[in-house]
Amino acid sequence: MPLPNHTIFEDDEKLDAMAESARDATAMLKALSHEGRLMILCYLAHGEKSVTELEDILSMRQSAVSQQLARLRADNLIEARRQGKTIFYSIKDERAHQIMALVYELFCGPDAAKQ
Amino acid sequence: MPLPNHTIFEDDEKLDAMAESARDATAMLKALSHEGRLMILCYLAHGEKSVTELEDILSMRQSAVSQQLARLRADNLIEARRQGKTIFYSIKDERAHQIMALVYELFCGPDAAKQ
DNA sequence: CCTATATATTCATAACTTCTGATGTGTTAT
DNA sequence: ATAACACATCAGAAGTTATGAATATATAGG
Repeated sequence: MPLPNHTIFEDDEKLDAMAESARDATAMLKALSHEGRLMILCYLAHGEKSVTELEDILSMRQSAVSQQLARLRADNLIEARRQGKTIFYSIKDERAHQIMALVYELFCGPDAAKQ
Repeated sequence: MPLPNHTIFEDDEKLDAMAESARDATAMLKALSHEGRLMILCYLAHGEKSVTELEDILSMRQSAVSQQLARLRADNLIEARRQGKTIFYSIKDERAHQIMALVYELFCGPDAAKQ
């Protein structure tokens, strides 16, 4: 599945496309570039979780979890569903989902090479 | 190629692996989370480039480019080769390469959905 | 209405990043 | 030896992001 280096992009014109999209792409990457947020998304990838659940699992303070969720919400990566007093979050952005799956494969998978 | 949401991770035990690797993973993601660095890597994905070339292409000041290269070097994502006065950089970390390829596909590819 | 619980927001502060301009280092040519 | 070039590093200012404590809102139950 890993492609040989020289065929990742098909031709040089595509670099322009990247330049145009670099802002969006880095916005997404920044959202994932935080240990807490990455773990939150990792758990949400398994299905809905409430704030309290995340709080417990990650042993983060309530306000910290809520703040990171607010950030991910602002970036449109997750969505909230209220049920009574508790609010359940889930992943909404398929791109985030795919990047996480790759990151998981590369850093936690069977041949997660520490290069 | 995109997997359905619920099969991205095979079982819950793997979450622990993620927790352990989250630090490494976020380090890598942070390295990519910068418009300039992402573009540098994008160009390097096509083959070696000198500092001056990058400077021109990206219209960044020399010291800024050099500093970002130093950072990527410190993170072991790229390597340098001197030839006379000029230094050529290239990508060294296959994981970075793969993440960039996916990011490219998601944000610049044919069906780069703006969700 | 009052209380408890779950979550969100605000604010101040601390910590980190990135940029610029200046200076330093290594290499080539004269 | 010196000048010119390519690149690296430093020091500080400016901007950004994270964190904790306190406070606010929303809901459910008595």
